[in-house]
Amino acid sequence: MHKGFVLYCLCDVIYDGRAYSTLERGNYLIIYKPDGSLLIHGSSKSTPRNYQSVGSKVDLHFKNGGGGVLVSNNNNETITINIHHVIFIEHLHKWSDNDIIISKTEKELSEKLITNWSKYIKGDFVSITREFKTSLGPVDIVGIEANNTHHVVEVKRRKASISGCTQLKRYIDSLSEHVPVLGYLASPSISATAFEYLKKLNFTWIEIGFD
Amino acid sequence: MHKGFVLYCLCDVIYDGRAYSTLERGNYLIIYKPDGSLLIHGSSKSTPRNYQSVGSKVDLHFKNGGGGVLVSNNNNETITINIHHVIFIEHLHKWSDNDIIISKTEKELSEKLITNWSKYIKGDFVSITREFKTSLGPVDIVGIEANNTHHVVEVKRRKASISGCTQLKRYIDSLSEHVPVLGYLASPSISATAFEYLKKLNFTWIEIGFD
DNA sequence: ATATGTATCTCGCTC
DNA sequence: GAGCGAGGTACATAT
Repeated sequence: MHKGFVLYCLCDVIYDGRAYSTLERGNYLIIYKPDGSLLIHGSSKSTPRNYQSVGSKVDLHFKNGGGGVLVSNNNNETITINIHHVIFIEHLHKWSDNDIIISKTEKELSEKLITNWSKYIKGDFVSITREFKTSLGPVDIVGIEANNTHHVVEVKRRKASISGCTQLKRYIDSLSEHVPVLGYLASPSISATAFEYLKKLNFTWIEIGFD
Repeated sequence: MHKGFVLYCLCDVIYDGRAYSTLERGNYLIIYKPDGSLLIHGSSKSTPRNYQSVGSKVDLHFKNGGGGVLVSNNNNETITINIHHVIFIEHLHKWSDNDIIISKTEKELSEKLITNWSKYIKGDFVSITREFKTSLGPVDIVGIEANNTHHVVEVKRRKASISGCTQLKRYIDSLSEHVPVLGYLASPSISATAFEYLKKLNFTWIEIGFD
């Protein structure tokens, strides 16, 4: 199947793979993209009822009488759509493939923190590194002082929650075996419980946002 | 706007809200649902280029000459679609709103572990509780022995990674202040680094899957 | 409304 | 390909 299409039809759906699900007979909107993506949308919610990711193989087969079957296969994931009645099908010619250009990301926030480092963290720094590698994963930013103290910063672009503290603690645990460390969580805001936990761990919260 | 529709058109898109993004002029598929969901799909990937969640207010306005503007507003999130040329628009009548019925979820795995508890964990248990509350969030399962030892189990329905270990450690840290604890991570499989970290933390991996 | 975790997460990046 | 984390995550649930 070369071109994408959008199909509105009366159908029911069975999915089997990582999980198993059924969708009872009804009118659903089905979108197929040339890269193999398949989406089945109901009349509410922005996430599809069923879906298949890039790379799936689709076989659409119409029978005499208006019905048909669409089978999508991707590794061990299968979606079977029993089509009872086609309401419309439109093929999508010259469908564009551009990506959005986005800003206000976590990366931007990290860069802002590094650019204005001395405004947020005091010390005699020898280096400041983004995506600093540890044995338990990369840290957003690590600043190293002349006395080898590592200032470890986890950056969140949204309100920080308890899982952000946990993530920071993991990096600190990894590094503190070898070097002196200080921990920071940088975000526009932070939940009350996360802030309590952070204090308990002797880490510092840095307030930073997009102006 | 009462009914949903699917619109294929030449347009460009600007989003402003939590982040900011632009999508250059091209042919995109736009889906609008009666609950306010709005999706803008390009010809690849299963996720939309831009979207608006449930509850947004849409204003679609066509001009003489075939062009138009669609503006979607939701709290402080705005999508503006400049429509240069409509290729087709279809309104979706009697669009179904059923949910899928799903199985093979994490909840099912937890229930399987509880049902066959003695096959996985040895001890003289007084209680086994799902969604056991701690000060740092609920644990999937906690089994308590007569001697008050708490067996703390974090369940993952897929291959466990290092973040699952971190999550378990947080619960253990919370409970170990008050009671003796033992930690377990239960999943169908586990990554090598996660397994190493788990051993280091003196926790136990339980292999459990969907038959 | 806030907080927390799951997801058939998806996607991108690094090793 | 595996592993890890971001995401305008969305979504359900509990408080």
